[in-house]
Amino acid sequence: MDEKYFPEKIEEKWQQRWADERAFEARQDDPRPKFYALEMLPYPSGFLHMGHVRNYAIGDALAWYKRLRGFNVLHPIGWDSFGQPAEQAAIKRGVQPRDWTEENIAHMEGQMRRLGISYDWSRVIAAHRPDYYKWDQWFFLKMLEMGLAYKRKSAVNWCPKEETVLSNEQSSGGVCWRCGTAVTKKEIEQWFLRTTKYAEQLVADIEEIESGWPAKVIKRQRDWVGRSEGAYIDFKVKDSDEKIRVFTTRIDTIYGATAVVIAAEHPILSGLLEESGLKEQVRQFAQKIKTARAIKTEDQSAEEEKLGMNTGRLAVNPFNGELIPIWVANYVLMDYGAGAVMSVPAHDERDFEFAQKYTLPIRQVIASVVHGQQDEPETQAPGGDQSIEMKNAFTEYGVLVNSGQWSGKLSADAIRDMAQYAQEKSFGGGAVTYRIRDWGISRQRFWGAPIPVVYCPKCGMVPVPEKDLPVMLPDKAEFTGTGESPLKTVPEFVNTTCPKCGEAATRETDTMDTFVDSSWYFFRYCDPRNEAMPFDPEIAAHWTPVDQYIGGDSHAVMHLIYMRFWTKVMRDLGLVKFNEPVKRLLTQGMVTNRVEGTNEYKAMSKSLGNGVDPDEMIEAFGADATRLFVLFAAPVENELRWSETGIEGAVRFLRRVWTMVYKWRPGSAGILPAHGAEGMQAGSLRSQEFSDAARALRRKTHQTIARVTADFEKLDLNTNVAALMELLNAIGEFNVEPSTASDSDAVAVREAIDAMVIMLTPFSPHIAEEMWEALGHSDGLLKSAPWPVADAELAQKDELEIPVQVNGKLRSRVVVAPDISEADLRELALADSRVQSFIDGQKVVKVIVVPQRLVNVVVK
RNA sequence: GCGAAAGUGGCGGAAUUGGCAGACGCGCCAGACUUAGGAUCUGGUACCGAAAGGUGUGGGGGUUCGAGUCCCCCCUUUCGCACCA
Repeated sequence: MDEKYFPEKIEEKWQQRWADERAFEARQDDPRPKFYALEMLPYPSGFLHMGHVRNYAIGDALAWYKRLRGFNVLHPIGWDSFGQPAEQAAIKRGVQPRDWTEENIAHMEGQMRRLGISYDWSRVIAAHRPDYYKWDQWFFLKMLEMGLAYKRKSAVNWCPKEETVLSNEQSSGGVCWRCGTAVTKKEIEQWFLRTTKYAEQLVADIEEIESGWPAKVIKRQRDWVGRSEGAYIDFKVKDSDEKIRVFTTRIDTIYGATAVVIAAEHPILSGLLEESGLKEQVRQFAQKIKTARAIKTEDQSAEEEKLGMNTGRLAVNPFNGELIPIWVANYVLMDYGAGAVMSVPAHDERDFEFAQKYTLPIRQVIASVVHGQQDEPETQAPGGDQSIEMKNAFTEYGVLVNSGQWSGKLSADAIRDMAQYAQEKSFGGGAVTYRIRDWGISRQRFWGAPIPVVYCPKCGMVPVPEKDLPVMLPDKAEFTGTGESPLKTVPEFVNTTCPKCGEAATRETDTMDTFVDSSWYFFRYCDPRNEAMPFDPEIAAHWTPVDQYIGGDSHAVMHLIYMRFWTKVMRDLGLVKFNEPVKRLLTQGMVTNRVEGTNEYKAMSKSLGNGVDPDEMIEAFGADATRLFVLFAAPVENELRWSETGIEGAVRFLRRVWTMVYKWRPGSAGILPAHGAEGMQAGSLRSQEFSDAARALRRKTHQTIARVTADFEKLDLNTNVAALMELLNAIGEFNVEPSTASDSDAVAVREAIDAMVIMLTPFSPHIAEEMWEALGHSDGLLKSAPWPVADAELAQKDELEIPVQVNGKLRSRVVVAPDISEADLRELALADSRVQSFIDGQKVVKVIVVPQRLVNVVVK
């Protein structure tokens, strides 16, 4: 250990040492309890950014903490290495996606090693390598067998800028998740995975993870699946055998239905129009809506104006036999519920707005039950079936009125009873719908896992047999940028023979969505070189589920839904035995920086020019300080504002720690007893043998251990760093020089410094290793050092300073023994001269004594 | 528009969950050491006030001996959803 701290001198040394000793490789046969710490699979863009650094700093702090607590830690890393940027690089710069990707991975691995993240480098996986995507294909075949993968022609979400198909999740909000371009529709044959089959489980199993996941992610998961309980009701079409099925959550409002409204895409429409006098007019109108929907406007935030048209046909309300008009409108969506609704203007805001615009009747059938009254000021009590004046739809539950035999029932009862009635009369019944759609995984792209099926003129679609996997991606293709799969341009790939009949056949040229790769990768880490299976179920059972997952909340819907879905499929395949793959999830906040010339902080980005290069930070301040700052500057889930002076503060702290350790280190100039030296262990000395100052230092040491240990469990890393800074300050305030220190003083310092160094390891491991070695622990790396144990007795104060309030205002303090009786504390507080001066001349009404905490004297 | 979360010094943030508001750090101020300092060290730093003391956790009300913390209303910000029947 040198006198001065130069990070560049020690960081490389320890990184080399860790690599040489393969220090962080997890072993299956390790008998200690396991802990699986996982950060989200990174895309190999070429450069690490500060968001990565934050992600890995958090994950590594936890991995180190658990390691020091005696867990057998699995902390792996890999690459989400399929995807569009590689192809774009190919188009723009003529490099091959594979070369571009491998170069990026090599560079980023170097950056990760320079950060000193304690990964198990023996388990690295990469999605673009055949030994990985082979298993994507294997899973696809299994899902095909299970009926979970299927092909259909469908209007897909299409990004016109990137010329690619997007999943629903990727086009959330009507814009491309990557480039923000407005998404349009396009009809093509697509492969889907039946996520809808697991809709109920994706909601119900949330219960198992709710306590370990952030509430906002849980909410978004629920919302995305969009479970909705209600009923189907069939409305007969007058003068026809056809029925229109509608879905409603408010069957109790059905007597208020004044129209049936269907989506423009509804298949029944053209049949209805055959008998309608308004045939052409309505047909054109419906076409207009469909076109408008396909070319969504830029401004997605503006609510579209409701447009509708009467088809001229009538439907029969099965509850009361009433004839109501059938309309087509743009506000009814084909892909939700039944693609048709009963319009109840009095009790639904959308229907209300629609009815007002087209002057449809508005009939109240639900009345408020507030205070036992049946009417609200703005909703007059109904009389007959006339339209009434309402300013707004009344959408709350209430009591049914004007609803025949159902009048007088409460909404909740009516919803149950009317659905049952509909079922008995076979025109409907209770039903549950979900908002989630099947997952479209076809991509017309080169750089993805080929979908392993073959099209034979004779046999049709034939799955590639398992033994022929992987279907290898060719080395090269032509990148035309047309939106057609580049694989179509590779005859050696396309032309094959039918696995069934041996005749000439062609391959599927679509590749899989890259979210497939990231849906199960963390199981592969458990058994990364398995050649017979994606992973051995027994090995995976040892490590999974993931104990702590860490990543950005941009993946709160897509990746986490897919991953949960995939796990359930794997469970049904017998590969895993649980429903949910991740016990605890942490969504870290963004890293932002000031935008040049403004006072605004925005996410670091190339276009804004406010990015910070991790390599430059490592060079200027060291990996340890960079990591420490990132963890100290803000709570992990908050936004992190970059600050150059803040990172300087981190270096300053590390330097002070270094100086302190150097000053007290054993050895030539050393004073401290070597670790464990005879008679020099804290435990061998009685507490009376320590000076007051030494006891105070030991108290701080043990309080800090307790605090840091507790905060690690909550992942409150910023307060942990603060606690270590306080401990350092306390060691500094211990006003004894090494040359004059008594044995007991040295023991107290030794204890404090050892604890500080170990607890610093999760934040700044290189400097910790260097200091640990200098402290005489030549017996090995910190990874096998024991986390210090807090001694509650030593952490206990000798005396307490109890604040005394008069009428809730702090007036004085009394110093007392911790075990003082309530009565004595009360007497002492009342006798205090400052307290006396404040209660002088007034009557003491009450004295509240909170043991060990506070006294409040109430006077009048 | 709907929904959720959050508002604490100049800044990032603490506060054992109803009990001393502002830990720790950044910044700033003063001093020391220095040829020098954008290095290092020491001290100070919520606001008003000379002090005694008073005020203070977005604003207003309430519960309580006691409120940053609990309840009600309002304001602001951030995020999510966007016709989901």
